[in-house]
Amino acid sequence: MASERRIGGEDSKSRAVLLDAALSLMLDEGYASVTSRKVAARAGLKPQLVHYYFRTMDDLFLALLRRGAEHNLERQAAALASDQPLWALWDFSNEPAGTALYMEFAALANHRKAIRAEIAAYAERFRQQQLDALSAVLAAGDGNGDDDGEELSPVAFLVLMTAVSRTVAMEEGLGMSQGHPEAWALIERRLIELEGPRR
Amino acid sequence: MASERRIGGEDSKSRAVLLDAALSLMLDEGYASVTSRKVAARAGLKPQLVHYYFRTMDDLFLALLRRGAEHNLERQAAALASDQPLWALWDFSNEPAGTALYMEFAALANHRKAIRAEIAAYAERFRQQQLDALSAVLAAGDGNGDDDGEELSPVAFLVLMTAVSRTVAMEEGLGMSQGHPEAWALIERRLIELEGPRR
DNA sequence: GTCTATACTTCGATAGAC
DNA sequence: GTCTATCGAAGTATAGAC
Repeated sequence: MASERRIGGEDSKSRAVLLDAALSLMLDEGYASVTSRKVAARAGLKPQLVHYYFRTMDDLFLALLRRGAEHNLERQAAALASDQPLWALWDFSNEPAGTALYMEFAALANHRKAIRAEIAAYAERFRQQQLDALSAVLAAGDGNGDDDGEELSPVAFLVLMTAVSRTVAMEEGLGMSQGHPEAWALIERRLIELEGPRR
Repeated sequence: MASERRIGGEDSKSRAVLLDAALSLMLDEGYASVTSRKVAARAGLKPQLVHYYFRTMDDLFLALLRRGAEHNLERQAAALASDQPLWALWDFSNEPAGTALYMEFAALANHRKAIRAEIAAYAERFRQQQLDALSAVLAAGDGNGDDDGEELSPVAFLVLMTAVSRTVAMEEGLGMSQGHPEAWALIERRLIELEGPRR
């Protein structure tokens, strides 16, 4: 009884349009505004199509998460493969839309248990990808100096980069700016030490 | 016509019970679960009472924000007045419930414009209170050393503390832990430099 | 100060025709 | 693949009795 329902194909154009609409709604008004009716309206389609392609709203959120995460894992990999991986990663982390989306999904995870596990798994993959690349960089360009290997481990620096870019993005969304340039400069000084000035 | 409606007094017991229910709902299930029906159910009262005391849900969120923020401004002030203000501030920032609540309100601000301004104003007050205390500490215990006055300004350190505690709390909520001890240790090393070991 | 009754809106979801 | 029609549940909010 449960599985007789039809479901739309993954390569349908309308399906993609619905996902795009959901994405922009989420960024503009937050996840709570991502309802079948509003998504359909923004997509120029009928609300029932949302359920045809995704069955439940949880399915829609999961599809949106997966599409975005996979895409961004590729983008992050490309950044980490550039000639200045850390600078590229820093720029990547500082995309405002990326942080905003992450925050929405993190808030969503609070009351959509089905989605929480998926977000956590992707977050681990992003961090692991970063860590692998950073270790490679440090292994290659090592022996250049002072005793700060103890002072700032690779993982700690990674957490710091993430923490600063997210916090700054968030606070700036609230109109705050105190201390941001200073914290920013702190990270970038370290980037210069590790990878030289930005080219 | 708009203002004839009655409204409940601020010192009513039911009002406080409703706010408590809203708070725990927000922490347990996220802001989207804070509806008049659910709040009333958790408080053991009728849904209509929510509207009697707060008129609109926006009013309820504002009341909740103000009550919590005022309370925590006092708690932060007390921490900053202790004999190890920075360590006390660090402990205060690392209360998991505080961070979780802040994140929920920040997400809420995304699509409740009336609330955004209020959150921003409070966030500025918290930061300013911290900054004043930190400046005092640095002015008092100065001249102790190296050239790192340029390396890590007071505001930058403040942003760093906030960023790390929030990010760690958030990621731990997702079950992540990689790099957290290292980032933590980084902050605490600095705290020791500034204020000596924790007593 | 609290309750009943109620209006109206939006939501998620399904059945079945085209 | 898309439409009409339709449900029942949940949401915000108000009026008025007690």
